[in-house]
Amino acid sequence: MATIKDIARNTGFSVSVVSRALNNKYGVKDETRLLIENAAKELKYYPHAAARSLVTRKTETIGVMMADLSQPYYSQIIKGMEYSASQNGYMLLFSNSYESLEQRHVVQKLIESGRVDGLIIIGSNIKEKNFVLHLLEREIQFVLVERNFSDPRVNSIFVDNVEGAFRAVNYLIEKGHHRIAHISGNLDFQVALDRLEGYKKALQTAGLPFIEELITTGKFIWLDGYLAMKELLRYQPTCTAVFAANDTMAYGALQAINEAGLRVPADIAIIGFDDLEFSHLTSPPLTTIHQPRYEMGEQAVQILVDQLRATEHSGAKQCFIPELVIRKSA
Amino acid sequence: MATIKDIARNTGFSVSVVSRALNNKYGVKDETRLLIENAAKELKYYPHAAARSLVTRKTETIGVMMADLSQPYYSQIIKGMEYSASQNGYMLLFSNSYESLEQRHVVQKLIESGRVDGLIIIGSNIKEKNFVLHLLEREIQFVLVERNFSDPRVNSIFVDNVEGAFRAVNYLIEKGHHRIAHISGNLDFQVALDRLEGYKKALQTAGLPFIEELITTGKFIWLDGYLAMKELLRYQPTCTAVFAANDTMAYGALQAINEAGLRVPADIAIIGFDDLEFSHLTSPPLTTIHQPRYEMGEQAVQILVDQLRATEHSGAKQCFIPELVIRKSA
DNA sequence: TAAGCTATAGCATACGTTTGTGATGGAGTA
DNA sequence: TACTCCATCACAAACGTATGCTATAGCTTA
Repeated sequence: MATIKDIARNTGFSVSVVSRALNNKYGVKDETRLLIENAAKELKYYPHAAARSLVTRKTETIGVMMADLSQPYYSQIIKGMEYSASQNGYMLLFSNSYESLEQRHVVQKLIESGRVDGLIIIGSNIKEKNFVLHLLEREIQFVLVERNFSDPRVNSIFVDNVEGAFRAVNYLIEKGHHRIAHISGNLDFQVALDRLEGYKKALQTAGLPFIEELITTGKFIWLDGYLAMKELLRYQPTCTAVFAANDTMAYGALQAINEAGLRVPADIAIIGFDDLEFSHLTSPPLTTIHQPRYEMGEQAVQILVDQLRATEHSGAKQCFIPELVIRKSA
Repeated sequence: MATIKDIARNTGFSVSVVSRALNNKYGVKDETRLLIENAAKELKYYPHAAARSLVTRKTETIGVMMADLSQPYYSQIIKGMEYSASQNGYMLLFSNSYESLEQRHVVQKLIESGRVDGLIIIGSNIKEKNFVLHLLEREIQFVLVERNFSDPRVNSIFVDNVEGAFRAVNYLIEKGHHRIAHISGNLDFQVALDRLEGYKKALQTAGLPFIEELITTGKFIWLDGYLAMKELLRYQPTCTAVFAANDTMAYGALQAINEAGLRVPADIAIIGFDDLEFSHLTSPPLTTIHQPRYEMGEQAVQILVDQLRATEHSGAKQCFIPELVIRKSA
């Protein structure tokens, strides 16, 4: 592999001139710059990333920490990050097995060893407030995705879950439903609490009563949606509509309704949350709340890159408003 | 951040001793090694990756090139790679926007700049044989996933698609079906050709005739499965079973069958290929051919790591046998 | 006791790049 | 002519680590 030294030898200039020429710095004649660029092309020269980052203290790489890279929910976020990263000349380094390792261990591996310039942390499963404070204290650049962290110094990107849930339930109310059930998510998570709150708010705004029995709780997984729906169907008089806290549970509910011999949306309408790719494909196609996941990924990288390039750092908060996607299930 | 020099100063030893101590090399007394290790812990020392890789010429990082990281099909492969990588002390660097860039451009960015030690290339969309030969010529370490490349020097990991298709169709035959349709994939791809071949082979083995009209072709996407099924339903007498070349098209076919007022599997049985996560969730749950994607990802990393550590390089071929997963659609 | 050996530690160099500073020449000005 | 000034380039140090070679001390052996 050709180094900058080879170019220097070939062109007769010194190493420093070559470096400045290739980096478009001042102090090198246009003619020699051209000569050097040609020689670089000729020799198929590519700057050695490690050598460069050793002196510049930059890696042009962003570390991404997330619980489970394989969940379909994250795919669009990743795509958005990839796009924005490549636009900005950055690469993405995904943390290995974030689940099994201590968070701090991952941070060490990525940050302390100088492999990445900053961090994007995705997922509300990051419960420990201390961890975030630890990052702040160490002056590590990072942005939180899918989580609103109140400290003004931290960058966070999230969706207005209250508003999303409100829109979902409000749509059902507009369609004439009075008895609307809610399959909520794990209430240890802010996401679930917010969506429950939006649900309540919509009922209240419409002057409908909040009925305790119409609330069941799952852990965002298919089986819980299925079981929750079965339970709801036992309760009489039953609901005419269901708002599930995410699409995956909505799929489960759909299945339970089908098995009960009822039809969607004729007998029971259902709305999910997330707008997964598969939600087109359920029968009937699922009406749901769309989260702009691609844009969230894009923004996460953009904010981080801006911050890495800036001199002073101010926490940026970006709140997206989720939108109702009307399909056939409600 | 503490460097090796700080440890040297603190302990009174020279830099070289510290380096050797921390890397468990010979020639340092146990007592001083302990002293040094303690000092390292005290100072929260982490070796600077760039500095190290500048001299060792290793990055402990593997580059991953794939068409679209967000396709659900790939998620398990990624998970498998992640696991194996972390077990081996390697990290994964995903190539940015592989779609939009020239392959060679990506390789340059990853390999020539010394960011990664080797490459994993996933997806059969990599048509250019020349590209692979180019990698060989440059003596770049890589492994192909989802593709069998005949050259004995290249590592490749793939599934026996002929066998998988054979098993699927054979199962349908065992169930008493005689008129079995096939929704094939894009025949420019080896995968599609192989699955078609397996289909034919099963018919032949059972002594059933090959009926041209029962073959339709799609491009592995939902809509094509849907349209293909509509077309198949127009043909009379119609089929009693369908083997789709992948799950996504099977989903489409499922939808078309539903819309036609027919039932699965009572009126028409259907089998897919891939065993995507969602295939549990269709109604009825999709019988399909399982590809050991997680294991394939694991193996890809393992083979590459072995090769990176070895001195001589021999191409490894690993063929997985896909298995039938019986659910409710056939 | 002297020579030789071994274990341990230090010295110096190298990896490839960036960048501050100094040197050189020619053009411009008085 | 003599001076300044600027454009262009070279020199050298630095980033943090690994490693071949050398030096030293203590020990063994003859």
